[in-house]
Amino acid sequence: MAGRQRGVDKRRAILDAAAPIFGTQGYERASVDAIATAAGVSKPTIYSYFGGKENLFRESVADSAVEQNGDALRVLQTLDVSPERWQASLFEVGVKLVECQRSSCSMFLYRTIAAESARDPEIYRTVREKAGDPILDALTGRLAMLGNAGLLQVADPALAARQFFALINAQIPELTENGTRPAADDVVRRAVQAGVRTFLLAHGVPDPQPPASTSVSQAAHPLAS
Amino acid sequence: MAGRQRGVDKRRAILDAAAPIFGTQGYERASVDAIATAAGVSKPTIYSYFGGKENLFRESVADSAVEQNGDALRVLQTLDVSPERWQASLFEVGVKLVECQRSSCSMFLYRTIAAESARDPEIYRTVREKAGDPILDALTGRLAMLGNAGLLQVADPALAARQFFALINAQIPELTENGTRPAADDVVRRAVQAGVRTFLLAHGVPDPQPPASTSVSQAAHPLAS
Amino acid sequence: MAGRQRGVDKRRAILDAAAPIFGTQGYERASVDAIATAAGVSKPTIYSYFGGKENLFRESVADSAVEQNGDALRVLQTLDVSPERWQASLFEVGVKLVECQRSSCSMFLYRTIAAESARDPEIYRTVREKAGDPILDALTGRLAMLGNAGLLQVADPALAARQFFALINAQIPELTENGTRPAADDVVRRAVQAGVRTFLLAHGVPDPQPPASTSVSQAAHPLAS
Amino acid sequence: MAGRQRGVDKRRAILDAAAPIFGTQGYERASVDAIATAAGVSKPTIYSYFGGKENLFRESVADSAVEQNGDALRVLQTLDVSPERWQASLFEVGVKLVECQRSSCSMFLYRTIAAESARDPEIYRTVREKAGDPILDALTGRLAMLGNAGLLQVADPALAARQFFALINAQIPELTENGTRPAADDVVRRAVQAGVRTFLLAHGVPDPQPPASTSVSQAAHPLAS
DNA sequence: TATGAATGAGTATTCATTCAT
DNA sequence: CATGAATGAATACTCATTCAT
Repeated sequence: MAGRQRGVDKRRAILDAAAPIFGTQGYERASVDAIATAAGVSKPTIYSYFGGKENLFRESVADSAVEQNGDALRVLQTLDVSPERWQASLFEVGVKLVECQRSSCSMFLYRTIAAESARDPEIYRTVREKAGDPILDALTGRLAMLGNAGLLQVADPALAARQFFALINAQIPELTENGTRPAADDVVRRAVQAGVRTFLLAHGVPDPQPPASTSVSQAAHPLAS
Repeated sequence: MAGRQRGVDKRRAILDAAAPIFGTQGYERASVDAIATAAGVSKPTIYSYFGGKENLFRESVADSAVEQNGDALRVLQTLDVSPERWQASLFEVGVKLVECQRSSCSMFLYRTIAAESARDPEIYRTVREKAGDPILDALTGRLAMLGNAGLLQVADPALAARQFFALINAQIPELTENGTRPAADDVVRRAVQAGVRTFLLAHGVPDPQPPASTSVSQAAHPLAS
Repeated sequence: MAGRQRGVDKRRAILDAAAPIFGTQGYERASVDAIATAAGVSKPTIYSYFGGKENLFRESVADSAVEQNGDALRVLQTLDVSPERWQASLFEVGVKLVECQRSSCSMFLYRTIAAESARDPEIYRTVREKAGDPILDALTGRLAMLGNAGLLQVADPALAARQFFALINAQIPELTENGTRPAADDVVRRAVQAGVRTFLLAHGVPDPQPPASTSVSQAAHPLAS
Repeated sequence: MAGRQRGVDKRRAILDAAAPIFGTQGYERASVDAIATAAGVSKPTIYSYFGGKENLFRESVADSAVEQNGDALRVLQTLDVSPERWQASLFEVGVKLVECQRSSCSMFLYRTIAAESARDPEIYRTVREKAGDPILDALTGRLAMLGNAGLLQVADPALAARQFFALINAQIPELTENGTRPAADDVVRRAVQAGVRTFLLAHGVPDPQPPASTSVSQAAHPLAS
């Protein structure tokens, strides 16, 4: 009991230590030594749990993906599809999705996929399977409901889901300098709302307005400042 | 003179050799030895021209960025803003932009920025300055012209330009498994056209149609196959 | 009792597992883990029985030595010193001694002594004490009997015993490529008989002949083929 | 010129440092670091010259073999086959051959072959080709000359050569405790002479006597002391 | 200027050994 | 007594970088 408990704890400690190190330094630069130290275990323990650096990396990616998946799914469950609140809720969900994508765990995933999928294409598939597809599927379902309710003109909900993500993220990289610089929350919020607004315009909503009182048009172009 | 000429040649040879190696292997995995061999020079020559690996990397990124910039600008110059052809031309420009983003040189940039900008944020700024901003500015100008001509409802051309790029790329990563797998040209074409169509819908065009006879709606969802 | 019985069993299982692993892989390359797995016990059990790798090794060597000793002594006991049969018997004993030296257990000893005696000279002494000297003494006694019976001119039986072993092994390493390649039994047999024949010639037997009908002179030089 | 010269020097320095370390510690225990330090070069230099530990080992073995070969051939060239001196010369050559086999370089080879040929059978073949066979061939030729001159009854000179080596070495391992202990020169000398004497007795020489005045029979059994 | 040769620093990995259970 | 879990120490190997030529 205790033995197994301890084992589980160490496994978690290693994964928790590995994710930010891999995320900030990349696969090559990240050293097993550094991960072991950060996790408070010795190097051979890592090897006994994960077999090697490559496998530790894959399991770390998969672990981050499921965590990211859970966060995003929880956000999507808050989407209110009632005729009165669905627009305001969609704005809020967009903002929250981007927020949870900007979490360190998620930035780790984003960078990692881009950087290492050339070396190991399996990684992209893993992440899509564990995090990408479930989230897209969930959003696809919600958009289909809105379409069926006649609130949204959505011929292809799966395509719409992908475009929704593309639009809410359209300005994020330049606002955060690709995740290397923190950005003010309200700046990000307005950038996301601009994306949601365009999404709604493209799907038959005449003049969508974000719920809060701040004007979208003023903040839509934050690079100008 | 001959000396300078030869020097220029070597510099170019090194940059030409470095880009694909950095692009496919990443900064850490790429060895200066391999680049020197591929360029047909010796290692100290690289050091005398570029000072070190880090700087060679930066100059390689900047070099790729200007090349990428030139390609995209040439594409944008083909955009026909005449009332009769602007829609079809926008569809074509979208397809061509994605094509030139999928070139190996550009994939190199994309991966590199994602992978290494945490380590060296300067890289992101360099690429945006040399490639990102000029392209966005050029597209912004064209969209403003279409707006002024009353063809497109575009309140914020700079925002519209960013959203245009986001939409035409919305499905590309999953179609190409993040650039690791070749995708059929017509599949990519339809995915891009779906993005352009949404862009036009959001900006006041009632029922935009891609120029070729292939139906967008059928192919808008290529993952289903 | 049961406890002690089980303990003895485990001790034997460990020794039986250790000998071939040490013999084929050498002291350094052999891992305690591999021996524990092969013996069906856990690593700490090995430490509790033998204290450490070095001591396990010594005990394994000593164990193999006594086994080897028993085999060789049994062979020597079959030496017939009767005036009618002693020659044929000596040929047969030579062949059997080489056969039992070529057993895997013995090859292990041979390699081990050569390889590790520089690191731990105690090993050579152990093996000589447990296996070498008893065998030489036994052969010395037999040769002395033959000398006393006037069948063999042997001024120094102890020296003769050593030379007997040297001669029957003279060609074995090259025939078996130092034990790494199996050699046909009859080829080995003729090589050994050539050694016995020279031994007999040196000790006053005019024209010794091996018992079987195969001609020694034809096969004395197997490398020529 | 100088560069190459230096290169040759370093190669030799590495080989000279490697042989005793491999010889005393064995392949596994010998560390590349130790060899580099002993040779006065850095580790990467060893890798650039030899590619890796395994290849350094093979080249070290081959190098020792050719050195050993040269020494032994020089000794064999001193063998006087004249009717007056051939017996005394054969005694002397036997002693000198054992002496050069007891050199550190040769002990290295002997241990190495025994220890590592199971892991890499190529090693045995290399040594036999570079050192064993040439020496045996040279001795075979000399013995054939003695046979043709009617001085020695040698039906099979190649076999005789192998038996000559076996007999002169018959007592050496126990005298030197397998090379781990120095032995007095005159003790070794008498042991070798005992082997030569037996060889001569077996090949038709009635009562061979070693050249020096020391009695062989007294010293033939040094283990008794 | 261009280079072959050399190196110091750093990494993944393995293994004998020891506790806590 | 037997063991799963953990570790400190050690090793082969690589690479960016720099001289001497």
